[in-house]
Amino acid sequence: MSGHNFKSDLFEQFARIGKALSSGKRLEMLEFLAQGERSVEQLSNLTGLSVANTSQHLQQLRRVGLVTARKEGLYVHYRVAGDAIVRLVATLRAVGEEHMAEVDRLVKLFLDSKDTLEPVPAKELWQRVKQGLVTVLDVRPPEEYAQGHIRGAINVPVTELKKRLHQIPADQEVVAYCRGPYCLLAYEAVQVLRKKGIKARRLEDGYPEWRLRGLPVEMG
Amino acid sequence: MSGHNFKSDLFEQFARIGKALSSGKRLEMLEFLAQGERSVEQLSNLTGLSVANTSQHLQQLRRVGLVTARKEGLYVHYRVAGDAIVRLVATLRAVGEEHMAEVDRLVKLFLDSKDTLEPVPAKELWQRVKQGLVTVLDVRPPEEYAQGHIRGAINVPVTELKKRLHQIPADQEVVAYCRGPYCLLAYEAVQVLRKKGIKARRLEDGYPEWRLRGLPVEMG
DNA sequence: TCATTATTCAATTGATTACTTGAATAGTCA
DNA sequence: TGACTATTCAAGTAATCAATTGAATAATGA
Repeated sequence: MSGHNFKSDLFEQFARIGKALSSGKRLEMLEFLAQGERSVEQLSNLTGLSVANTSQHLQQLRRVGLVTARKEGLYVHYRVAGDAIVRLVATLRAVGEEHMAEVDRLVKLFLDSKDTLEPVPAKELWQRVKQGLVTVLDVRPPEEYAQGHIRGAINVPVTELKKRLHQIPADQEVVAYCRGPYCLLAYEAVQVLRKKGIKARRLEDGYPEWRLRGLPVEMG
Repeated sequence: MSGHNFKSDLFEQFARIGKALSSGKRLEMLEFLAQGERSVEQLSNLTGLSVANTSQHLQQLRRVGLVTARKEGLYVHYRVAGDAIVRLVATLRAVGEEHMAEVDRLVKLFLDSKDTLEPVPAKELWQRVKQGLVTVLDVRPPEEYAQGHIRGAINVPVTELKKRLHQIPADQEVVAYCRGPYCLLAYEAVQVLRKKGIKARRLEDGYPEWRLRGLPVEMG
């Protein structure tokens, strides 16, 4: 047993995953991909990176098995390779929130609202959905909604919210959600809704976390 | 709300943690620190790195809040900053096992024994400990045992196992454990014990994972 | 006080990294 | 077939990183 080499070889492998997670852009990509699959060009638009650069980042993620690619016609669709990866990124966020002063500073600076908007925990939301007490509002783009959303949620992208307010039942509370705890779409939606006099809160975190908890989802 | 900058700033912060995890040496250090606190010199010996280099790696971990330092006399003792970090590293390992072919190859190559040594799951072990059916053997160095071990475990470092076989009850099964799923000490211990005709298996993973599950531990 | 020890700092080396640019590949559609 | 498109590849630049070396700090004990 040349045990010492085994262990360091193995840890060197795990370190490759760390390296893949060592870029903010790649973490952003993983958040988008956690919503469903996306082509290189779509991700390039979402992240604001050049197509070539986006492609290279995706290949780094693919080399360590975090994402897989599927070619269909001209397009290559990338997706996260499994739930374990979404869980890993969530754990990374949790550690950052708990232990990095700079994260705390940023969150307090931008999401002071985090206090005032009273996020709804996932379990509480599902209780109230089952009782028909609440409208669940998915404010992500329709491509993401189509690939999976909270069961019973209606989709009104935040960009169209003002025009489509009539689609939202005015008689009960609305809970908005989007991609995750640091996606701002749900924050904006809540603000818009409240200005119109609709009682609104946001889900504590986003669709991927909901799904990971095993709560009910639906597609299409 | 200059939301776009907020999100990329935040993800850039999380990426710093990824970067801290992007070195095999640092992951190894975190595994050692998950057993309890250690001085720079001790870690330098354990990892085989120079003291200066060890110090710099530790500072990288500290800068992102993964470890904390405590000065006592001449020595600086480092420790992991919280359970969330141990959980993060465990999740990283899980993703590696699940998605990296190279990890699979290494594990199959070196731990073929993984099949033959029939690891005991933590819950099963605790059931049998409560019934007094099994001897739990901690084969880590005594400094680590002293800082926390499975309740009721006896400590015989694997290096002294052959000399101290008489301390191990011969009439019941022994379950050995060490630092974690890829620590080889428990494997060696099981081999030694079996050669002496003692029925032995190893715990599926190590002390930090046991503690994280909320199973009973004791110190001193 | 001085010698000793554990740790950190600073400067240097060579190796990676992110991103850009422009060309190459592979699939589609007329 | 040829024009077009999405993606990938290859080469180059500037920036960042790991590890080594030797000096600097800070705490101890004679």
